[in-house]
Amino acid sequence: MMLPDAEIQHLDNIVNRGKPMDKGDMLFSAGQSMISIFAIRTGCIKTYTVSPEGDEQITGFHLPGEIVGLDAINSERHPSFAKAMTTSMICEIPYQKLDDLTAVMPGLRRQMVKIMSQEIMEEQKLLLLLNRKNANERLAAFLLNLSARYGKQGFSSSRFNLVMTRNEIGNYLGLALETVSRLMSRFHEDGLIRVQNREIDILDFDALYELAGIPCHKD
Amino acid sequence: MMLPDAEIQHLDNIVNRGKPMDKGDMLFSAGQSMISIFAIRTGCIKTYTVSPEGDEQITGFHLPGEIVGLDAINSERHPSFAKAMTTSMICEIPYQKLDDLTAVMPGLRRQMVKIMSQEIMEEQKLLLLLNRKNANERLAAFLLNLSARYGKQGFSSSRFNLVMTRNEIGNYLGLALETVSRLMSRFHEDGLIRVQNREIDILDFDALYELAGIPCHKD
DNA sequence: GCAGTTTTTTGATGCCCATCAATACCCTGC
DNA sequence: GCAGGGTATTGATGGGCATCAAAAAACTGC
Repeated sequence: MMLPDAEIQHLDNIVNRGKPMDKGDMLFSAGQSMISIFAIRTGCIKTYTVSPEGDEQITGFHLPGEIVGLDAINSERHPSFAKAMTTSMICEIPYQKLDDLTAVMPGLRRQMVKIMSQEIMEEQKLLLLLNRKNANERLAAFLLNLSARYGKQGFSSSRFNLVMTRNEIGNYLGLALETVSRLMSRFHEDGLIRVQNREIDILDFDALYELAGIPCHKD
Repeated sequence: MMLPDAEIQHLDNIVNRGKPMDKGDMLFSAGQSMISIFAIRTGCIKTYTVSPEGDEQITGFHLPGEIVGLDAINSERHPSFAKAMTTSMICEIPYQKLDDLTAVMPGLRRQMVKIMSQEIMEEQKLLLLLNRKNANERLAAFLLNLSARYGKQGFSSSRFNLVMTRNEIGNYLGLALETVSRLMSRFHEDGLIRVQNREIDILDFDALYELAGIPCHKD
């Protein structure tokens, strides 16, 4: 997932670095014409769509290193919303310039395509999660996914703070917020996690993996 | 969605045109290294993943004009399976050559990125469907989606044959096959559709749109 | 620290849809 | 035409989770 230094230098010249955002600020809204895509440097961004009836469906919680706005390239107009869930630092990448660069930077071009391919793959996994798994399994998989992503960033993968509410977790996973709350309590009672408010300690990874339907390596 | 003639000519030179496939033939399987992506010329392809427990989750039914295999670019290995549901004609597009071409063909490059962006968007819509809609709404949306896609290919959008079984529809929509069957019957009784086996006539588009949660234009 | 708001927890109830079961239908090959 | 397997329909039952409800806890700004 690395680019040659020279290519990074090029890229650095076009990104509008250091756009600080407060909690609640919008990166973009559905319907806006797409000027840039955005790379998250710090913080957390949620993306969501709004159904015809007006209720929101969260499509992702995005952590540093991830890119949002890729769904807008097709129509050149954003189909979704992106909102900062915490204070965040965002790199704005003008799409026109990025596209020009991909012509002369094969590494960047392949990287772009890979990132999009990965996003397609991730969404397929989410599809499987939502279609075939019950509430337990969904929440377990969700916690493990967060854990792994925090870990990849050098943070603790066993202890972290949820940036999202129970309601937002439920919305994302297709569960009622009460169900999420109940399951958190249950996982706590069962010794799988320690949860106090938004603070999560994962105590038994193996059991969680088991629950999530990813049999742990040792069995 | 069109390319300049010159670019099409280039593309034509690399595609392995006219690969006929019988019902049940595999285009690729999960785990295989990704050599090519595939454009569907005629027929119907289903893509699916297999969960750790071994049951399949259908991720899409693909009609002519669509491209499958894009989820493999990231890891250069297919994460999913693709199987012909009917006799089909498939264009095999060697990915290495395609990538080379995108360097010198800006139109092709943008087209590729657009196609991937669209796929991301489509999967987000599916996410919304599965998370927020009940069985009625899912099936209505499914039928309308098929209808629109057939229509776009010049076939009738109000009368078509399902290439997939009730079981496959249910698998895709996260419903039991019995639920799909019951709802088909219900829609029939209610005069929304006429269904005889795999043959579908859509009688009342407005009502279906209403059900699917897409308010029809006239209200 | 306190009032007001948002978020979370926990309980009670009920409905949607999965599951089980049995029959009917369709299709293919001989 | 008939046998056999796959597919579809329809009914009965139950469970998982949504929904409603209310209270507790946490956070906010002043």
